[in-house]
Amino acid sequence: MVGRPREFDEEQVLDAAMKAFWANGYESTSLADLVSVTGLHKGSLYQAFGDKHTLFIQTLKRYLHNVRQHKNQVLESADTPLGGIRAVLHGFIDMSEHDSTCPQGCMAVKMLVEMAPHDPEVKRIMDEHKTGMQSTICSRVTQAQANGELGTDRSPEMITSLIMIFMDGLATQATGPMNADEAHAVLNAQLDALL
Amino acid sequence: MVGRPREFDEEQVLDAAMKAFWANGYESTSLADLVSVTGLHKGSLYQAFGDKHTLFIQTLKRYLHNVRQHKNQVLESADTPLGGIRAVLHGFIDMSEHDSTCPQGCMAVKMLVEMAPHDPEVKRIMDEHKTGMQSTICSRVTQAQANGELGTDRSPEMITSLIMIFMDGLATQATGPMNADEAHAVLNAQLDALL
DNA sequence: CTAATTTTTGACCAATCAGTAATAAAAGGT
DNA sequence: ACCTTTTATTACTGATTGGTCAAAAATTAG
Repeated sequence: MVGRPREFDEEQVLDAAMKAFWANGYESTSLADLVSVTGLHKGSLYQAFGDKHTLFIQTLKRYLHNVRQHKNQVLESADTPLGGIRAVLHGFIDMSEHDSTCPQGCMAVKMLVEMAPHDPEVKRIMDEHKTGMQSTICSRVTQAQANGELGTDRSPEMITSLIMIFMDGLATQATGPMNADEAHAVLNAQLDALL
Repeated sequence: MVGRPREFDEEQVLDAAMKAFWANGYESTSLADLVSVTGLHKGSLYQAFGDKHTLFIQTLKRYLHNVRQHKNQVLESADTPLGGIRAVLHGFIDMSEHDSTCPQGCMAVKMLVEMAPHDPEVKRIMDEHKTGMQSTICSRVTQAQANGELGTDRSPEMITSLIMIFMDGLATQATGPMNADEAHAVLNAQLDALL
């Protein structure tokens, strides 16, 4: 590598920017905020990550990647298809709880509400993510039905939809500091009613 | 009344501003946008409705008032407690569909996600609204259980929570033009699982 | 008709917005 | 040592932001 070496770690900068967007939303996060939380100067930000929107897209993709990574990790170590689904969903609740440096709620849901309606690129990214989550959950539900773990009175697609709507609703209500115990309780109640 | 008469209708102006905030969010709606959609000048807006935030609060309260009004109206003409709940929820889906001048999704959910985390006044208003909706639904569920319409295997509070989480989730997913038939179908499935 | 009151209008403001250009500094290649 | 390449830093832009102010216009009360 030729030229002056970078004085910052790209991943740390992306994490800092991600948390800023996550906490305040896209429009309410100014370049001054990003400069402040990342520690580097305006010019460096542009040279390394492009303009505000391009930087944001990178942080959003990073967030969704983390979510998928967590999901796959939990699913791998699950005994049964149904157990995997339960573990993933409860894991989502624990995620934000365990890292106190993370803002409240779900960045994906925030950006879905704030940006997807008028930002085609964000819409596309979120649609892709949703489709991926849907197919993962739906295949496990299908397995669980074939397995005998689960009754076949509801279609896998409908069960999947209801689960994802529930998770979005839960994230929407995570406005202030969330009560994790309560969240786990309502999740259990929903799954009991559904599965 | 002394002085020059107003040349605009307050309610029309509030409706126009409400739809602008509803469609674009608070931060993304500029004073220039508000001037454009209301038709009146900057100074008139300030003189009549106060600053941007004050005007926004008025439109939010107006929206929530409309929601409550619709809810009470539907509940009045319901035969049974359970029928009332079903009608109200299906009515929420139809509301946005029937008025094509209204933006997609639910303004309350949008503002809950965008503003409640850092705006105490919005948070307070939304908390109040949520409490009111909860108690209305919960009392009907309690009636339905006493009635025999509904089993007592789940507490009214838990049923109410699951219903409200579901509705928030549904609104969250209403990013683009929603398929009302599909929405009614998932709502029916959720209620079948729950009630 | 005049004075008081309210609304309308357009000009104006400081602050902030995202973004850029030029220069300085730090490394590697030859 | 010297040139090339990349990064860091500073100063600067034009546009837009929310908000203000004073004067003109329109009405009623006396």
